[in-house]
Amino acid sequence: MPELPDVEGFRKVLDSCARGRRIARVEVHDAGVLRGVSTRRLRRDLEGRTFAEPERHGKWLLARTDGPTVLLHFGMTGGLLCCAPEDELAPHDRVTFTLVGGRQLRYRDQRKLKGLWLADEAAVARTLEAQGPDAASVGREEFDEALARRRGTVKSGLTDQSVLAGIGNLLADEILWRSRLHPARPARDLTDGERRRLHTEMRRVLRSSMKADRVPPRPSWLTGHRDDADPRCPRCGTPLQRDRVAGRGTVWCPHCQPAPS
DNA sequence: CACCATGTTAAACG
DNA sequence: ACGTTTAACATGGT
Repeated sequence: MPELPDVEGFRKVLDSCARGRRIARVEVHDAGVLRGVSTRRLRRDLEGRTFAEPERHGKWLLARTDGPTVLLHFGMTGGLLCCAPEDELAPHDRVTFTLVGGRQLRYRDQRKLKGLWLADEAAVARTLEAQGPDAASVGREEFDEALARRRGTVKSGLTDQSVLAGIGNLLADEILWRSRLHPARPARDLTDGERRRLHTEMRRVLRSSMKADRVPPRPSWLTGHRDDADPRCPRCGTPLQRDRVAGRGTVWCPHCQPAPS
């Protein structure tokens, strides 16, 4: 699930569930999600701390406290939930933070592709340095600059987190479809008008997706038809094409998004 | 059993 | 040397 809108949803969960609350107890049910930190140190450094206002950059969630910061990345299957401590533990609940006042924050993840880091300010800065500007707030000049000097396809540029942070595979296809751009177009070849369209559509898609806390699989969106038996373009009815672009499964409309020459 | 999946990244490539 | 693409990661569904 997690692309920018999903992680923004997790930020809201963290904010409403834990902000201003003290951590009574940290439990690691599967240490496979801990990155560069032991269960012992996670507990020692966090128990007794109070969660502050959380931040998000791209697909990274920063759970700040009055001590160190927990960096969370959700891979393809992770999530953050606010539960009651007595709620039964789900099979993929990997780490739980029991808060003073009767709530429990849970990091749940099936595949364990990513996980949790414990970071001081310097480590937070190092992580964010490797990220491009946040896709939800990037201005048009910065967006243009990031894409125009890319050599590869426009899709690989959109989904490269060091170029632009937050866009994943589903979002990229949706944005390209709305912008009427073929995913395999070389990023450098886009005209100013095309790049402008891309930026506008990106912001538009992100705004609606963040409202839904996910990329909504609406019938009028490309995303709503990825898994159809006979997928057709919601705009013109042309059968959608599916292939590998930038190493990922990619869906586009061959009529609305003409192939590069 | 083979192949697919919304994540990143080390290694391979040109 | 450098940027881009591929293979690998852990796990489950089709």
